[in-house]
Amino acid sequence: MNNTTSEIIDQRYEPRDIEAYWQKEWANKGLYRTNTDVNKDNTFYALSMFPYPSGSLHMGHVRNYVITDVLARYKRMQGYNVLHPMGWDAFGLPAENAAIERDTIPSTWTDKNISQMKDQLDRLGLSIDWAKEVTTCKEDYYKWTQYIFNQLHKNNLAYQKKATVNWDPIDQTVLANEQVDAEGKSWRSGAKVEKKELNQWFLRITSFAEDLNKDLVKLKDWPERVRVMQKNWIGKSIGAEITFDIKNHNQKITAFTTRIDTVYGVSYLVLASNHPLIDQLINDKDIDQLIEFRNTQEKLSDLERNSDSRKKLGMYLGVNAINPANNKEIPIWIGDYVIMEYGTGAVMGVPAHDSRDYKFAKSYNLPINYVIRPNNDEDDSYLNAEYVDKGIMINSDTFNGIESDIAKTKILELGSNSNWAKPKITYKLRDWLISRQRYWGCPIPIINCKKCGQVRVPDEDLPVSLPIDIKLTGKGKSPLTTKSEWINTCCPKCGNEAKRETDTMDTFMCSSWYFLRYINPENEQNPFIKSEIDKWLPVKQYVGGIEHAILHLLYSRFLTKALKSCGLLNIDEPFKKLLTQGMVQAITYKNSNNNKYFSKDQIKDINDPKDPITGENIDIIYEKMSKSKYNGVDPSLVIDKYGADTARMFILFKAPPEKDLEWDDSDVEGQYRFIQRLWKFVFNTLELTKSNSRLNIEKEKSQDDEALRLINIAIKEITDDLDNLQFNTAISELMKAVNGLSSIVNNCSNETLTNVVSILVKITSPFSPHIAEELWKTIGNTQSIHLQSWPKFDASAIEQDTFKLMIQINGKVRGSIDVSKNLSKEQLEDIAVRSEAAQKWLDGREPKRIIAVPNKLVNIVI
RNA sequence: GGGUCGCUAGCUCAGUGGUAGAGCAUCCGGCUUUUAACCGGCUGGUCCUGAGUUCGAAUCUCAGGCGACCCA
Repeated sequence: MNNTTSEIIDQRYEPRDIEAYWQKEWANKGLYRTNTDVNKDNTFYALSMFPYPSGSLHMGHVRNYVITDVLARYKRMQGYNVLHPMGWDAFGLPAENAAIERDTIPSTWTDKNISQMKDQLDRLGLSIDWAKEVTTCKEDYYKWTQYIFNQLHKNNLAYQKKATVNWDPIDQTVLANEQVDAEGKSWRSGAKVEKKELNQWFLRITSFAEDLNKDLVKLKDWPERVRVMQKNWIGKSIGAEITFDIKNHNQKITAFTTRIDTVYGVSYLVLASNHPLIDQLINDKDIDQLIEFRNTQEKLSDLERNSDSRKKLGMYLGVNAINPANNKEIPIWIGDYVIMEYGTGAVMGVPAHDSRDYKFAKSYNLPINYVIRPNNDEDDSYLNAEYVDKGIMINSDTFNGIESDIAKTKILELGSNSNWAKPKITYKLRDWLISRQRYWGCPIPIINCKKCGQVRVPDEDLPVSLPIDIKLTGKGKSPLTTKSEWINTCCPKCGNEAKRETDTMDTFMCSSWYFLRYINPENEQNPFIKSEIDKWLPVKQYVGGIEHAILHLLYSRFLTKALKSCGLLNIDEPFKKLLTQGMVQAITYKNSNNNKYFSKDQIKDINDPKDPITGENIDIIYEKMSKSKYNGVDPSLVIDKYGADTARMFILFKAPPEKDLEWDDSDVEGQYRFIQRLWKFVFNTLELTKSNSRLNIEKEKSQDDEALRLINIAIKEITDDLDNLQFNTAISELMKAVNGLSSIVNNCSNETLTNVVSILVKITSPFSPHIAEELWKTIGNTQSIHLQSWPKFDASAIEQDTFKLMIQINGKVRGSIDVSKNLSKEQLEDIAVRSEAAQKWLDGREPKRIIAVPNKLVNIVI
C-alpha cells in the first residue's frame, strides 16, 4: 500500500487538537441552537435524565449523554428539528452537607460543581443547546415549581395531614414510600428508616392511580420491566368491601378482600394495630398489653411486618364479630401483618386460602375452614396447607359445587343485595409525601395564619426565596425553623401576623417537570406554554438509569396528568419512548471473606491475586464503578489519553445500551486503533485520488461496484441500527465497511473513492463528531458535516450479479458454486445435482427430493 | 412461588428458519520515525441441555438447567 509517503505521515491523528478546535468552532457558530419555528411533525426531543451536580462526571453520565447525542445528531441529519437540552437537578442534601463541611453555602458549592461538569460535558463533544439550560435551585426555575404547587393546592391535589411517615435518622428528614427500598432503607443515605407521626404535605397521586395504571398500556416503547415495576407499585386490586357487625357493639368493621369467594371460610378478623375502632372495643384489662403491642409495631417497617419469613404477631381483642354470609361468630384480633394505610386497615382471615392468614392461624391455633377444593376431587392433600388457587366451592351454603370464579360474582351480588358487601377497587399506591425538613430545597409556598389557616402565597408574590445567610449545622431542627425573620410574615388574606411553612419540597418534585421547562426556559410569564409543549412533547426518546423505574418516572407521569387536569397541559404522558441504559462496571478485586476491596496497584500478581494483608485468595469480579471499590474510571482521564471520539465509540460499542457495560482498558485501545484506521483510510484514499497513474478501467468498474456495495450495506445497516438504538452493531458495521473498503480502494476510480469516503465520513459523524468534522474538511468541504443530510441507501448497489449457491445434502452444507442470480428453481436444481459435491455424496444414487431456494441454496435429500 | 430478561469463539456482543459472524484478546510474520506503536495473517464454536416441528433449527414449539433483576 502506498502509505509511506511523508505527506501522510505528517498527518497524525491528534485528538486533543482536533477536538478542542471543533468544540470551539461549533460553539462559536451556534451549530446546535434549537430551531424554534417548528411544527409537531418535524420535531425530535432527545432527552437525557439531567444530573445532580456532584462536581464530577462519571461514566454512567457519559454513557447516558452520548446515547442521546448520537440520536440527536442522527435525527438532525435526517431533517428533524432537534431539541437536545441539559440542566441540573440542583437541590438536595449533598450540597447542604458539603456546605456544613466546608463552611460555605450550598449555592456556592452547587454553582462551582455545575461549571466544572459543564466543562466536562463540553469535552465530550455533545450537541447540547446550552441556551435551554435549566437549574432547579435557581429562582427563575423554582418560582415555577412553587407556582405548580399552588396549582395543585388550588385543585385539591396538595394537602397536609398527620401521618405515620418514614424518618431517615441520618439525613434528618422524612421520605416518600418510593424512596425506601425493599429492606426498609433510605434510597439516599442507606439508613434504616424509622416511623414517626408527623404533620406533612402530600400530593394526591392516588387520585390518578387508575389513569397511571391504565395508561401503562400506551407506553409500548418503554421497557416491559419498567412497566411491570410501575404496575406492581400501583398495585391495583379488584375486590369487595365486606361489612361485619360486632357482637354487643353498635360499630361495624369493614374489610377489603379480593377473595369474596372465600367468605364462608372466614375464621377471624384482623385489625391493624392503629385501627381507630380498637380503642372503643378493647377491655380495660387488656390496655397494657395493647400499648406494648403497639410499641413493638412502631419500630418495624411495613415490609418487615409483611415479610413471609417472620412469625406473625397478634393479640385477641376479646370481642367477636358476625360473618354476614353465614352468621357465624368469629373472633376479632389485632395483627402485625395488617396495615392501616392499605384497604380499610382490616382483613378477613381465611387461613384455608391465604398464606399469610394461614401462618397467623397456625401461630394462634385459629380454625382453618376449607371452602374451595381443587378441581380433581380425588386428592385430599390440599388439606395439608393453604389452598390459594381457584377451584370448586364447598362448605359455602347455596354456592357449593360451582366454580370459585363464578361464585365471586354471585356472592358479591348476594352481599350487595343484602347490604353487607359492595364492589371495591384498591391500590397499593399511597399519596406522595413531599415535605422535607431540610434547607436546600424548594420552599413550600404556604403561609400559616391563625385566622385564615393555610393560605397560598399568591402567584404574583412568587418565588418564596430561600434565605441566603443561614447557619447550617446539620443538627437539630430543620434549618428554616431557626430563621425567624424569614418565618414571620403577614397573611396574604387578612394581613395579620402569620408564619411561613418551613418544610421544603422533595427534590423529585423539581425534577418532575424540568422537561417541560426546557422548551422555553427564558419565559418569565409562565412555567411553559401549552401550545409549545404540544409541538415537542411527549419526549421522543428519553434515556436514563433503571433506578428511576418507579421514582422519577412515576412522579413525572403523575405530574403530567395532574397538570392536565388543572388545564395547564394537553398531553397524557410525558415520555413516548424510554431507554434504560445499563450500568458501567469495572473490574474489582474483592476478598470475599472480609468483603474488602483492593485497588489494582495493591495486587502483586494479577494472575494469582492475593490479599496483601491476609494472603487470602481474592475474587476478580465486575461491579458498578464506585470510589469505595477502587474501580472508578475518570472520563476526563480517558478523554485526555484517547480523545472524546474514542471514549464515545467505545462506550457505544462495548455493549447494547440497555445492558451493563464492563469497562476494559485494552478494549478502549482497540477502539482507538479503529479510529486511527479510519483516519488513515481517508488520508490514504485522498492521496490515491491525487495520483493520476491509475489502473485499467475494467478493473475499476468491478471494484467500484464492490466499493459501492460495501458502503451501501453500511448505510442500510447503520440506519436500521440507529432506528433500533443498536449502537454497538452500528459501530461494528462501520468497522466492517472500513476493513472491506481498505482492501479494494487501490483499484477504484477517483469518482467512486470520493463518493464513498464522503458517505463513510457522514455515517461516522453521529458517533465520533470531531474526527468526522476534521476529515470532512480534509476532503474539501467547507460547511459543517453536522449540517449535512443522512445518506440514503441505494438498493440496486447492494445487489450482486452472482451469488454463492450453497449445496446441501440432507440439510448439511457440502459445497458451494458461484452462479448468476435469478436462475429458476429448475436451473438451480440442475446445477446442484451436477456439482462435484453432490455427485460425490450421491455416489450414483437418485435424490429422493430436491429443495431449491432461489438465490440461496439447493438441498438434496438422499 | 410468580413475572421479565439472558445463556453463541478466551472476553464483549451480532445473527431470530437457509454458508455461524464482528471487535478485542491469543498466536505467527513483517515493518519501524515505539506518544498508546503500526501493518498483514492464522487460530479459535457441544450456538446451555434434551425432545419435537421441518428438506433444513443458534433461530420455531415443549420440557429442563444456570444466571440477573422485579414482585410476593
